[in-house]
Amino acid sequence: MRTHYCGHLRASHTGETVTLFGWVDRRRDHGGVIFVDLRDRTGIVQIVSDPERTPGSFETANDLRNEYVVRITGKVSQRQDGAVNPKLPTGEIEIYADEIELLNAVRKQLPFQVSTAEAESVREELRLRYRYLDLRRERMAQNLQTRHAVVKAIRRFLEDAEHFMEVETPILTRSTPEGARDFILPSRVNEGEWFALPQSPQLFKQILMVSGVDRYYQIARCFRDEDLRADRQPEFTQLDMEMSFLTQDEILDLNERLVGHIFQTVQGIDVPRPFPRLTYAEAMDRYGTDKPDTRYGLELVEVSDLVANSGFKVFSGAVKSGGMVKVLPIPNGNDVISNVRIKPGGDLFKVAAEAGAKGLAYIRVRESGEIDTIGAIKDNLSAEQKQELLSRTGAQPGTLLLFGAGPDDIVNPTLDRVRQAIAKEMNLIPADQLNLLWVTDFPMFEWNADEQRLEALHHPFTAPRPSDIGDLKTALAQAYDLVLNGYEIGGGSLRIYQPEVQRQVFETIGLSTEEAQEKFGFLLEAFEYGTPPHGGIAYGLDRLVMLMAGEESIRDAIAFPKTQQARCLLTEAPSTVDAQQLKELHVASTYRPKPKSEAADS
RNA sequence: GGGCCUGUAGUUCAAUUGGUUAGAGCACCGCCCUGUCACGGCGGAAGUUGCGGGUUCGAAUCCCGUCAGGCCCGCCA
Repeated sequence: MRTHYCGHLRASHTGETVTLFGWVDRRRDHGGVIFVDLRDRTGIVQIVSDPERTPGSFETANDLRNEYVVRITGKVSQRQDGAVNPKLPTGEIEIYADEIELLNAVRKQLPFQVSTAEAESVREELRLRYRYLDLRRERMAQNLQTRHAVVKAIRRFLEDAEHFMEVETPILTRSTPEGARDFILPSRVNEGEWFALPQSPQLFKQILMVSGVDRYYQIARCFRDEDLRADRQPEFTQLDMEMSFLTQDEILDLNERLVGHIFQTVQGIDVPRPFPRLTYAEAMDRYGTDKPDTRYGLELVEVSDLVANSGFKVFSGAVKSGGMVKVLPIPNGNDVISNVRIKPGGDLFKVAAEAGAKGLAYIRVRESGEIDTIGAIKDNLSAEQKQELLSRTGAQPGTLLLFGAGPDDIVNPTLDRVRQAIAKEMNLIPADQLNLLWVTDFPMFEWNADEQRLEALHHPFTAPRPSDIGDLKTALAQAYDLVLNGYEIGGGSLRIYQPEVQRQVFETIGLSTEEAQEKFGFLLEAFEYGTPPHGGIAYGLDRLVMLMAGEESIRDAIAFPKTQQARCLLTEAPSTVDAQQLKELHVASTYRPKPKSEAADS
């Protein structure tokens, strides 16, 4: 029976006989004395075996290899002076192994080295295929631990301090329009009908408010059948919350205390409260994005009014056709960014082009305050305009001004990306800083050009500001996102709780009364029976853990993630199924393997 | 659906840019070593250079196709 975990042993245990279980992290064989680093999830402790002092274990110690599983019984003893290892928390002691029992050997060559001492980066394909070994490694073991600690802190705060109740909602539910593509499952019992996996528990949590649950939360699995990214998986976990009878400010305050509690408990970090707030309009204006990274400056400056009548057609034309001209001022940018990089073919040009821009105009501010740029700009700006440009952008000698000109929805994303690329390159991002901020007052809708209709920016249950109900098309929403260092980690809103308003919103996004009734009739009906004002929020748990663990991929915050092709390399899911299974489900596959290309043969 | 990057021993990388026998660290196997902690020493085994085709006297290297993994766009809160 285990008496201790490896990583918990200290000098205070000296003299005790302990029994440990774990994996051989490493073995150092000196011919006479053998050292074994024994590892379990808490850490490593050194085991000693030699023929004279521990004859009972020496033979087995000889046979041990990396990652063998063993039971060890022995006495904790203080290490000699000079033999102490300050790098290990257990480095002051070691265990003289009276007994070593080999519980299981490794029968195959390890696909990669597991040892904590090996920091070599292993191909991710291998890590995913042998995930159980990868999870033994220190980095991933720590990430799992961090994730656990975050969830635990959430539960303690919400349940113990704030009277929240966890309620599970169905995984088998119905397909809903709007939002992402659903994963669907055929119903065997109800032939011809389909379940969908939930994109989020949105509808259920609102119904729980109608049910009087008052404060709901759930660590909820969500599913969206869309293409993957470094921060997106087809199944992911949300901290999902919904509350009745609270104002937006009360909800934000509660969430600030929640987030503060998480950082305090998990990492011992005090995040200052209240969190700064930016309106959506302000965020777009100053950063060109609704999730700005505010750890560094490089704020955008709009100059549309200044250049609207200039002779430089790129600028004046952009403004005349309803667009804008904005500047990204880069202090000391002249030294860092050459013209070649801004012009076609250059890397910054590519960044801008990817966002849809045709190019980046620029002005360099020289020592005397002289401006250095292409003739077309220089010649078409008056001295006053130049002066105003410099003072408005705060330009100093050495400053590089990059211009975006065109439609708003090109200029903003372009300068946002360029801003991030430059901040990274110029090392302007303080690594250890945590900038949490709320972005509020989102528009209710945004125009979807493909479908030629308005679309809910957040989701169609978001409440408009009461003062904006008159004109829903341009209304602002009572919605809020929590942003951490440029990542959206949570978002929510006050919900519509009057069926009339809900119907109007459905109408605005082009959902007919009949369609709304068919898709969401159950919700609208529930709202007829006494619905409390309510609102909520959902956090991307994986993304939060990723950031707290200092990882750059969401996969490193998830025990068993999928590849970018949405495959699980461990289980080889998805897989084909028997024809019989399909038949029972009343499903036939239309898939036909592509014929092999014959070009190679002939 | 599209763009870019990567794929060489179990693994992490190298291979003088098309040149003859594809190397090294760690892991693995054998021998030696009683205080190491990334122990050390000696020796050994280990390769369809992802796969298929092409160009060439000659291909890990160049070309085409294909598969897998990654980053991104589209898509997605």
